[in-house]
Amino acid sequence: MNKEIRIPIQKRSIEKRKKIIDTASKIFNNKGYLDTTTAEIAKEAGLATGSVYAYFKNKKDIFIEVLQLYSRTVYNNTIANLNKIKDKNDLTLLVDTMVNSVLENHKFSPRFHQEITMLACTDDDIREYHHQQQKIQIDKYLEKLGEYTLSFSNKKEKLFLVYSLIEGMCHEIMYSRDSNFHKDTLIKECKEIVKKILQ
Amino acid sequence: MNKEIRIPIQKRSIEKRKKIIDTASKIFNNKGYLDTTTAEIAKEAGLATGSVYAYFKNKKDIFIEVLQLYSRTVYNNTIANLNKIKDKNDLTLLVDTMVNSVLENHKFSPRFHQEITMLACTDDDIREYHHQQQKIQIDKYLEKLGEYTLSFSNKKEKLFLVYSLIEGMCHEIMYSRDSNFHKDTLIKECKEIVKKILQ
Amino acid sequence: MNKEIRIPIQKRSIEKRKKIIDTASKIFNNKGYLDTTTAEIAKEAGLATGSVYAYFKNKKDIFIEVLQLYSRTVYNNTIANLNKIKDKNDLTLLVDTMVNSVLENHKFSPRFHQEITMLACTDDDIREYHHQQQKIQIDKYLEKLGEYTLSFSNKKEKLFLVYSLIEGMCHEIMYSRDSNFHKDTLIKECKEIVKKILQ
Amino acid sequence: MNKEIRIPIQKRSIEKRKKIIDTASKIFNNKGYLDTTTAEIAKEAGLATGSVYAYFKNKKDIFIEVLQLYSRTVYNNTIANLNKIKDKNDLTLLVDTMVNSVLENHKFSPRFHQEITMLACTDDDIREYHHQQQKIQIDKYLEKLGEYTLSFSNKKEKLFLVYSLIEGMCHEIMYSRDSNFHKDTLIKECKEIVKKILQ
DNA sequence: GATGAATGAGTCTTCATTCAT
DNA sequence: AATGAATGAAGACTCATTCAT
Repeated sequence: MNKEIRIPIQKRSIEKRKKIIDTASKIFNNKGYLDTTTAEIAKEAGLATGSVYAYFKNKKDIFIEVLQLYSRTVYNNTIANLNKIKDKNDLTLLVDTMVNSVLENHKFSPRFHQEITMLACTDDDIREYHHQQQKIQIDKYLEKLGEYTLSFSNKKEKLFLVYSLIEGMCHEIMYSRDSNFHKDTLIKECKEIVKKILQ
Repeated sequence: MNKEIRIPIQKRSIEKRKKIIDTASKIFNNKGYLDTTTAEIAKEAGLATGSVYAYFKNKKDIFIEVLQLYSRTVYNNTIANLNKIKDKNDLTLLVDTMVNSVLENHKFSPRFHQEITMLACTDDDIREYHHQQQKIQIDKYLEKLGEYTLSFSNKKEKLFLVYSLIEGMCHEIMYSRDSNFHKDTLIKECKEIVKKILQ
Repeated sequence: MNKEIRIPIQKRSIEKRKKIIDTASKIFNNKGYLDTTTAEIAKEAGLATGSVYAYFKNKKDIFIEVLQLYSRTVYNNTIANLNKIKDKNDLTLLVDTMVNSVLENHKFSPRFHQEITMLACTDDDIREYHHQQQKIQIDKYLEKLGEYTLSFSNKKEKLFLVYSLIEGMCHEIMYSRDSNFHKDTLIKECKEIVKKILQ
Repeated sequence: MNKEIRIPIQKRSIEKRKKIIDTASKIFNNKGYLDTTTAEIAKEAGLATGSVYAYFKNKKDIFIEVLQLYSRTVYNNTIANLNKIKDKNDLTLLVDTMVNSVLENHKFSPRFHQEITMLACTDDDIREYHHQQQKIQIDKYLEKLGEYTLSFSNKKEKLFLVYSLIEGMCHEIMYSRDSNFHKDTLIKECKEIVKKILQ
């Protein structure tokens, strides 16, 4: 018998599913995927161990849902921040907003990005999903940036590089206890580079 | 008795230690640290399970040695490539060499970089070691770049950003089966950016 | 998540916990603590290996529970036997009862006393627990003996010596296949000495 | 091929064997039999791991030799102490000497007695050996006490009880960190009892 | 629908003993 | 005789997943 995963339709069911995802998200962020047990998620979410398996096929499935939530949140935050900008000619403001958004997102979910990297490495499904999400997001950014009076070439690739650069910088700032580098300088120089790329 | 780790002096012993490290390196690269068992490493290296523990304190210790080997190899390759350059004014050649070196290193150990990231997240010793290695390497690069007629400011931080950028790009190129991006363009643009940074 | 040990409330759960303790008690008695594996206890108790760890933190924890059971049983048996005595002036009867009680207890758990000695030597928790139990029991005996018309001095210390003496004697009688001594004489003389001490 | 255990005849060989026993004795006393590895004994004795097996069949064999050494030493010390006594009518002095001897012996090898108890429990050979040793020693004490003007009956059994009592008392004094009892009182009362027994 | 007790495969690590050199 | 590297069996403990109630 192929186990049937409940597709929640009723309100209570949907809320429970959401609760599991939220709880898992919190715990994954604190302790990482591997050190989190399904029993722990269930308990924290106020469910029995087995009940989790009514909503999700397995532990990895929960992670993927959390990953979805994370991606959407990060995306929405960034877009929201970009939307606040009125002057579409102020490149400095644009770059500030981009970098600050990523920093903010990392603060919101300090450990999750590493967990994704790790699992994407081990697991084909997660790598696939993550890759696909990245594409969606970059495309959306492209669309957003279309509103700006920027005329750089190879937009897609450059945007990816910008994304990489900012991520790498934020990573160093967030996760290195005793960084070898001067944080403010790192941020400042990073912004300078991004500006040069987008010009 | 604090378990004594055999310090190999004789040729055969040194070779055996090396064999373990090489084997572990290979398997870690294929299946990742967590999915590799010590028994597997031992068997593949042609030893009994227990023998591995004569040369290494524990599984993590093996990883750290592989990490050392990896770091040294990467470093040596890059320096060797840089040393081939005669014209210290040719920035394009310099950047080409840097990027190609990293690409080459990733080919040599496709998965290892991610494993480091993952374990650095879980384990304090490995984070510490990795961080320290990074510092050493960046410092050496700084020294090397001193030979060049470059006069950019905030050298340390910029170099880190260059390193981040190239790493991120190589990562995408190496590990994405169906990349969303055009590889050659990615490389080309990356090089352009690095050039701008170092100018 | 600090592993949660199931605190059994329902009848079936309590019975299962009890079953583990009883089984462990039996096997420890036959083969000793060190030669008993948790898998063995589980199997004999009709459970999976992992299930034991739902009720107990670890192997030592099981031992401590068995130790508790043992202590209580020994204590209760002895008190029950003493309670049967009506004539509080009959010292001979009192001493007979004490000695016979200990002999009886040793028959109930032939090997356990030695296991305690051994583990108390290696493990701080067990030494601590055992010591504390001993104190409790001696205190209870003191209280019990208060009902008797005995007026010996240094009651606590003498009682310990009585306890030591009887234990040593029982040990020889129970565990020596070919004793060097005449058993009945040993018992008789032991009783005489105890009488002299308590007078 | 039945492995041949070397029977050391040459001086150097005998010395080496002795060295192993002495070393093992020391380490067993510090860390207990189970926590001592043969490699440790070998190294501390200045031999190769395998060489130990030229002199002893196995680890247990070493323990038995240490046990022999221990028994002889204890016996000799006690006899030596008893021999110092000139007045064969002074029962108090005799008892003092006996008790002090045992205390002294326990101080000399604090942990070893417990190790014997433990191993006698697990291992038939050791139990057998220990039992036989005990018989020999009690017989020797009997012989020694024959010099005294004591005329108590059931000498063998009483002597065993005396032995048991003193051992139990010493054990409490030596191995209980926070004894429930007053040490001097324990010793004093113990001596009183022994006197009563021997009278 | 929910529960949570039960499962049992899986993994690191130790160490007495052997044996090739 | 001596060495010390190699062996490999053994055991405590974890946790994702299942299923009887």
